[in-house]
Amino acid sequence: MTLRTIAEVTGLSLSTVSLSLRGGTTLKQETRDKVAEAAKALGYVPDRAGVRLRTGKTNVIALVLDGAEDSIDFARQMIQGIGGAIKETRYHLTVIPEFERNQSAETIRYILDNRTADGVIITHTGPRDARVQMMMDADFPFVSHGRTAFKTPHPYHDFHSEAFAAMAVQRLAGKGCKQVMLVIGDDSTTNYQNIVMAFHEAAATAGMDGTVLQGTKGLTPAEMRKLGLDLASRKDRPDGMISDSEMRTIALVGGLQEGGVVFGRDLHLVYKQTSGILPTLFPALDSIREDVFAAGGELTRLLLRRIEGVEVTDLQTLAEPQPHWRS
Amino acid sequence: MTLRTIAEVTGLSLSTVSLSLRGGTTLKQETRDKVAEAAKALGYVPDRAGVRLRTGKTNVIALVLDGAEDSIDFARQMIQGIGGAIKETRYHLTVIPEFERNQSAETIRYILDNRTADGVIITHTGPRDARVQMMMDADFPFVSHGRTAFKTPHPYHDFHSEAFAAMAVQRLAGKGCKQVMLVIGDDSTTNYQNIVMAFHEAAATAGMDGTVLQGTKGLTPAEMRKLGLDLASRKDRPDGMISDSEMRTIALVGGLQEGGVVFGRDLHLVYKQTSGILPTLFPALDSIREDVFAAGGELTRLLLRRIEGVEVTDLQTLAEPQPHWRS
DNA sequence: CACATGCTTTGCAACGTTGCAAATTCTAAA
DNA sequence: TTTAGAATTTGCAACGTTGCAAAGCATGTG
Repeated sequence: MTLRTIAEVTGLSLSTVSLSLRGGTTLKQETRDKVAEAAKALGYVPDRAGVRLRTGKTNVIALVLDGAEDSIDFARQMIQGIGGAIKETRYHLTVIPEFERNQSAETIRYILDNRTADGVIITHTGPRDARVQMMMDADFPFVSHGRTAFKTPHPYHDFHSEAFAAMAVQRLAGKGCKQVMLVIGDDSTTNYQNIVMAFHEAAATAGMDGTVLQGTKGLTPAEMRKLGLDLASRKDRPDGMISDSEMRTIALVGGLQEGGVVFGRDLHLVYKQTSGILPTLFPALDSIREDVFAAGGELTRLLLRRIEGVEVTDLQTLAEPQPHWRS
Repeated sequence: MTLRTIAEVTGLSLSTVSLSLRGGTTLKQETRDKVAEAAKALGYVPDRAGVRLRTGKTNVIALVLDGAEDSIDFARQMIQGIGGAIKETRYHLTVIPEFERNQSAETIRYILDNRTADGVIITHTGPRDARVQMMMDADFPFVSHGRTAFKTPHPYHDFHSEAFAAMAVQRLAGKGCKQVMLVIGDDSTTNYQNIVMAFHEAAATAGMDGTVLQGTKGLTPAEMRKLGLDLASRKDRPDGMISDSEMRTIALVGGLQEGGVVFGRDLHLVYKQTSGILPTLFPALDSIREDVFAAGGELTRLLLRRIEGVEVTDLQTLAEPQPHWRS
């Protein structure tokens, strides 16, 4: 089934058929109908290789998939979200798994050099993310899950981390907490900075003592659990905690509980949640949700609009945190 | 950077350069060296659209990603596994998220009709999987994560579910259990059948009373938790349980514990684990691991060999379950 | 009836690659 | 020095698509 087939069937020329299928307005309505009809009857779908060769358009968007496992089920939801948004479009999704963060520049370089996609979605964005820099320099369409510190604007969709931190602190304040601790992991992301900043600000505003538990980035779940256990027996243990990673939350809660801490009595916790697993697991704990599925969809819509040439400044959105307070 | 560039630089013809790059043995060694050198210097990479148009080869493999969330982190690990295996090859990975199982035939039909990939990986395979049937009929390269009941052989890589069930039952027998219950979900997969069968067999051999908890497929985590809670207070409650889904395990354990059940005393449990989260969460519980990352790699290797024309019967492998016994 | 005019349609080239048939160059025997 | 035969290289067409310049075709005007 090629254009030629349709041309033969309709008795029109290749050019006419091609033009018609792309909605050539100079064509007679009758002709356009005839072509459309034949195309439908034959189930014609343009050959991607032909289009790509001729136009340079790949009709592909690429997702650079970070290997982080902090957010449970992140990959699946992100991909499903993207999938939902490209359904009914002619775009395909290629996924490029990233094994090490420091290789990610190579990945982008490859895409840029070989024009292997029309646009890229990246996640776990850093304040001065090298990938963002590269793609901005090349004027290549992309969108980041996460903001950056660059002065030049670029498309992004981000979880409103500052709102998350503020919300969590206020919730803890409402529970009567005096001393709150923020447990946070990946310090290479902008997200990290935003949360820490907003946390301190909110804690100060609420008149609470706020500390940040640093250096949890490379910890294994077992080590994290141990950390929770140790924390349980410390006399200066905080009475409120905020955790932004599901993996860490699971381990931490496990350790704290093993150490005898009873949540809701000795300690209040608010964690960031993306997967639906933790609420099942800890039905009594407060959480704030980021909808990764929705994020995938939004990122895709932004990217497609960017590819179509929409102004960058119109392509920056934030997702509001969704609190799930228990009791 | 196209073949033409290299041709101009080396002073050779397009044909010669093309031939040389594909290792034409009729060429003079000197010529081949010259071309190889120029190609490297210029960083030449064949244009995918050109190759695809001319040869029909897409150099793409497609993963049909099932929406199931039973196995936590399944998607990420599978994709990373595939990614590891296609690294250093010229293959790209496109992911096609599946929203509803009954649409999956359409997905395959689309790939088949439009030759949008050179091979397909499917997961959550059923005994008479329509997708498998279609691809076999079309003689299209694919590999399934999971076996089928078809008489015609096809490439697959599968978790050895029978061994899993037997292993789990034996472990429970060793713990002195008399009455074992299998909690299992997705009854549309071959896996389901295999586990149930092997479970009954192993239970009979061990002289235990074995029951299967059916109909847990569509249950929400909350309902599953409730089920665990109810089970906890039943007088005919089993003293050994086997669970094959992480999501279900989490909910079930939560419910049982809430109902006062103490694992290791009132009840022994062996669950199937793929993600590393559950061991963190339940450090005292026995589990048996399926390495999804490795499965992704193996599936890919099988598929690539299939694409290269290797005999189907040489492309069927099983992964041995990895027991993680505690205490 | 010749001829602008505007409306439709079409031929051609090109995108980068490969495979084949044919051309060119080389080697060594006559 | 020829020349058969082998060794090496090359021109050409085709894969499916699109954009442009140009051609064809009615229609109405002088």
